Amino acid sequence: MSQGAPVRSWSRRKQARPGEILDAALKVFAEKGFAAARMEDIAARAGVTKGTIYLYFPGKEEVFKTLAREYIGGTLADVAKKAAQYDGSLRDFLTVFFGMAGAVIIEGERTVLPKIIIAESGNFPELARFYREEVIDRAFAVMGGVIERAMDRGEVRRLQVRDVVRVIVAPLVMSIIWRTTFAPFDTEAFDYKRFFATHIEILFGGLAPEGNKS
Amino acid sequence: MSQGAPVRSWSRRKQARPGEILDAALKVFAEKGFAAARMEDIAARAGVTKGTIYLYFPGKEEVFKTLAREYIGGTLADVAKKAAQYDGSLRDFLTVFFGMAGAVIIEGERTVLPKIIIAESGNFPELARFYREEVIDRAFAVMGGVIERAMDRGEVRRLQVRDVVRVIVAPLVMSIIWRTTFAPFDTEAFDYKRFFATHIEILFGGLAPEGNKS
Amino acid sequence: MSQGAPVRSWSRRKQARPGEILDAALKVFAEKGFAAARMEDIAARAGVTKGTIYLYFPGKEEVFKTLAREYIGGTLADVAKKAAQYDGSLRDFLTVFFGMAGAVIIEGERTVLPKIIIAESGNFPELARFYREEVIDRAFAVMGGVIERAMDRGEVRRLQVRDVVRVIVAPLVMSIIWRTTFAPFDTEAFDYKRFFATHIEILFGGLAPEGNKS
Amino acid sequence: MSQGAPVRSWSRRKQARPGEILDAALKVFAEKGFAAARMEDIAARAGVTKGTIYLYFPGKEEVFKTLAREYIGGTLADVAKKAAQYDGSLRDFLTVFFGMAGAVIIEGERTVLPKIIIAESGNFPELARFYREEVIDRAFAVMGGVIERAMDRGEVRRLQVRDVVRVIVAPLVMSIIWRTTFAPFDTEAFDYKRFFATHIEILFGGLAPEGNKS
DNA sequence: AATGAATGAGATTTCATTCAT
DNA sequence: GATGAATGAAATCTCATTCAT
Repeated sequence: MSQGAPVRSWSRRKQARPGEILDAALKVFAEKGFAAARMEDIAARAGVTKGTIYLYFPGKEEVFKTLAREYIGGTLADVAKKAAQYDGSLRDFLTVFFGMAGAVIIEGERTVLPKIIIAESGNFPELARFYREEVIDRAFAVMGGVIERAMDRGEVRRLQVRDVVRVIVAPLVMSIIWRTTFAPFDTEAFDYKRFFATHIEILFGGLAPEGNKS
Repeated sequence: MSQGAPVRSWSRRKQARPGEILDAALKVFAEKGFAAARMEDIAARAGVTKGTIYLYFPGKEEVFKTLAREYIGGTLADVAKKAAQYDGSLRDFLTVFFGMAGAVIIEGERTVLPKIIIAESGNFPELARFYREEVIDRAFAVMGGVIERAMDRGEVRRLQVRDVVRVIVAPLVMSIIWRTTFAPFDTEAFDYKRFFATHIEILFGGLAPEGNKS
Repeated sequence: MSQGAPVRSWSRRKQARPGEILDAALKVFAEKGFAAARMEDIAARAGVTKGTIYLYFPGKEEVFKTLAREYIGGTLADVAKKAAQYDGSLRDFLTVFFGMAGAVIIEGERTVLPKIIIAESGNFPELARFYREEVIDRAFAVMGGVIERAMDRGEVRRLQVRDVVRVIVAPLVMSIIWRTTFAPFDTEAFDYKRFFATHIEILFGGLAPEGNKS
Repeated sequence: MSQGAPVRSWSRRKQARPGEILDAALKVFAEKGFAAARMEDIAARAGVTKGTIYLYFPGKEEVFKTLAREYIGGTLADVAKKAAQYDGSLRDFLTVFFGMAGAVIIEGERTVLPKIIIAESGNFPELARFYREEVIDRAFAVMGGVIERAMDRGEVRRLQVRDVVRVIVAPLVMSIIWRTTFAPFDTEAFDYKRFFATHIEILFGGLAPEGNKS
């Protein structure tokens, strides 16, 4: 504080505020949806008052949109880059992939965004489109590339790549929904890691017992 | 009321009204969510005026809850009963099951309810619980029974039943989400039937090429 | 009620409402200006509640604009038509004209509109322009025509018509301002009629005593 | 100020601040009215920030009132003194008077105050009263004195002095209104000097052609 | 002396709900 | 049974004012 930089303390605060507000908004929107979320709730959770939000955002809708846009880039770009360069086996790739995904879901903070997009797609179609194009289509393309290389390599058999991607990803989607919607009513904690392990097991071995492949 | 009195035609109308309102409400809630749905929208879509809704329901919340409760029983009970008695092969069962599911998704009318539950689980946790207990847990139990019998029969290998159910069901959940959220932005129509076929193929054969089972 | 016309009473009310609201708004806007006028004030004066205004107008600004547009046409069109056809002496014309104007000012209801336009010209320049073009320019043109004919006839001497119109009209403008701004503080009522008579006397006789014309 | 003491520049600045703020406020109030004028606008135009205004004035209302009171004294007192002592002809007096008035109107800076008073008379009746008593009544009294002496002298004929004052002043009032409200929409600049010349001409000669005095 | 981030009272606007017709 | 004009609580948003820096 008393070091060289003559940064006044409210100046540091000003830098941090938008982020604090977005963090608070993420939670409130995830909980109530866009329409039922009150600016006052968001403010309170961010530790400020209504008015303060308007110093940083022109209105509720822009808070929401900023949130949806902002929270995407970070996580995804890195993953995509690594995946695109990956050249090990598909099974190893998926093991690592679902390992990371499981951690994210268990932690639970960031999984609310997809839920928000799903819930508000009717009210903000442009956001759904944005998410679809910037996140989903890209992720599917990267995953599709990994699979295609596995097919070329002979690691897995040739099937419609588009469908295979979805079959692989579906349990992840389902887990996100589960976590944000039904998990609160679980009597015993659901074991996402074991679930993903079973998924991979079935993916690569099928359900049929050894030697009985249909 | 239950007497022999001659039923006049507007009386039949009266009987039909609540259903018409619920049909309208389903669409509006699916599109906008609970909070953003206006009673006037629902009324307009049902071909009546705002006031009329209050003749049949005490308020917006009750319309929503009735909707959520009402639309569940019908479809499911029958399916569950048939499934419980089913004793053919799992593969045949799933083929029929996903055939029906595909038809429902393509038609698209009834798939909005899960979306509503997901979107509003924060505002109506009791509904999410109800749906979870009455629909999901039951459906999972029925499906689990079918699988367990297949395991007993030696048709499929022994794995955690709970996880297997979810792996099987996940593409269905994903398709429902897709249909209600992202399908409007599809450049070419997504082929749900082929997707489900690929899913079953992978389930029973795995991804690995013949003879390479890991 | 039981007469021929099946007009339900709230139906009659609905017809009358917009007018009642505009009447109320005229008074409140004249008193407080646009920004300081509260929708609740307008509603209260119209004998309704805030919400009702929004059944008839999309918002405060539209109430204001409707008011400004609506209240103009009626009075002016008739006067203009008569004036354009008038072919008596200018002096008689002005005597009648200021007689009517005096009555309007004393009554005081309609003089608030010009004041509103003046006060809000900064916030609603498009209204000031509208008023200028539709009211003032037209009125000046009509008056200019009457004067020109009087010059042609030799009743009055040739001077810049544009300026003469303004000299003639100025005391009227001043009276309107006076009435809406300073009259409340008059210790004795100002006699607009005598003022206008003096004005006409000076117009036609000049200030100089008989025989001393400069 | 005119002393020998070395005046540091920020000290001079401090003295100047209230004046700079009032200058800025005058323009903003004239443009938007009291209620719609934002402290931030005034601050920005004065080249300071909101907070600074509160170092010199207790609040918005006081800025407004100070403005209204302050800007009156200066100009008027001098004029009044000169006019009271004036003993030339009325015509010469008015020629000089309107010459100065024309310059003030064309320059346009100071004419906004009357407009402000008119616009806000409803919200600040005490200001309207103050203006009426301190400015208008005094000005009318001075002008009335000049006219009365002209009547005594036989320069002009005997008419109600009160009305004559208003007839004389009306074109000035009108020009002030015009300038602040409608002039922005002029296609060609209005010539206030010629207008005033025509006014004086009519005042002293009447409208009637030579020898036809009615 | 000056700043500008933060506050919160108060305005506009929306819409579920009521009720006279 | 149905209507739709009217209500008023509750939300969003604005901006005069405060105060730590």
